Amino acid sequence: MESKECERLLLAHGVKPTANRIVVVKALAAAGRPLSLSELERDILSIDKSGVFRALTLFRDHHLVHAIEDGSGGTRYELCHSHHADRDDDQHPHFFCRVCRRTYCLEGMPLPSPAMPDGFQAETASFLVTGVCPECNSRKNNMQR
Amino acid sequence: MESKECERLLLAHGVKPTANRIVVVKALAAAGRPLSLSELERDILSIDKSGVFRALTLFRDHHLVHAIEDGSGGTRYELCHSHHADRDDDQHPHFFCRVCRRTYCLEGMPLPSPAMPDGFQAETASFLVTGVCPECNSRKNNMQR
DNA sequence: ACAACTTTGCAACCGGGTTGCACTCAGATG
DNA sequence: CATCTGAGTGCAACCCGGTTGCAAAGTTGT
Repeated sequence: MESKECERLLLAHGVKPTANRIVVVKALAAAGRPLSLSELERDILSIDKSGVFRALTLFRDHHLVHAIEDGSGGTRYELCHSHHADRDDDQHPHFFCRVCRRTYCLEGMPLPSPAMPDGFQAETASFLVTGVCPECNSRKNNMQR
Repeated sequence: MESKECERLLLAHGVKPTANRIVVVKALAAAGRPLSLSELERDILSIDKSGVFRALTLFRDHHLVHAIEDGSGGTRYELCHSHHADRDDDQHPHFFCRVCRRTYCLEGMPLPSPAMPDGFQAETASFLVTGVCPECNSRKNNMQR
């Protein structure tokens, strides 16, 4: 994503587009999949850990990214694809590969929303499938041969 | 749960029933809902944190408990209700109350298992709904009146 | 009773996440 | 343009859940 484009995205969510924030958004967009704080630290060597963290929390408050748990105790951040700046309407399931420890978005798949038992008031839901991703699967198959 | 019963449960899963382990199982059974390590520490003052932790990891290896993420970065442990000692066949959705920060099991509800995109090999899945539990809901309503 | 192995408590460690503080910088104001 | 002010930032320190090394204590078999 272009810097200009990132800037526009930030403004659309009511976030002042500083140099650092643009870099963080660009890194998230470039990855195309949810990244952990430490992955971002590794990718963006120009910004301190706390800077990345503060950008992410700010983004989260402004519904520009959402945070998901990756199934192994860590948290990952991904750009919202929502076009509503005030709501998370692009919830989708995720897939965590236990081999390469990457997280994928299963965009096509709808998030199931079963009926709740009496009194339970649902607000958000997360659906995480764990297994082996196509890449690691084929690598494994190659090794067997 | 009786001590004797806990002991039998441990044996059924191939775990030597030491005094500590029985206490941990009993605490989990008494709670009836997934507990965090720190909740267990609080409940069981007779055992050191590391002791509880080692019991839990051992249990997990023997499919006596499973670990779930609670939606806020923490991990919780619950007794498997499975009757197969070698498999997790009692997967069910969970509900995390953002007010009292407790985790509930939605036993009645089946875990959705949608078809995976090509190449993704699913092994386990977790489904977590976040919101407000019946208890906190009625408390809130009372305050409004 | 002894040796060999397991379990446990303690203390230290680790890494992700978070915060306090002082410095820097951009924009507003005179 | 000089100055003031608040937002943004880097650094270092901190917090806390989780994890490990190690030596003491307990268990088991002979």
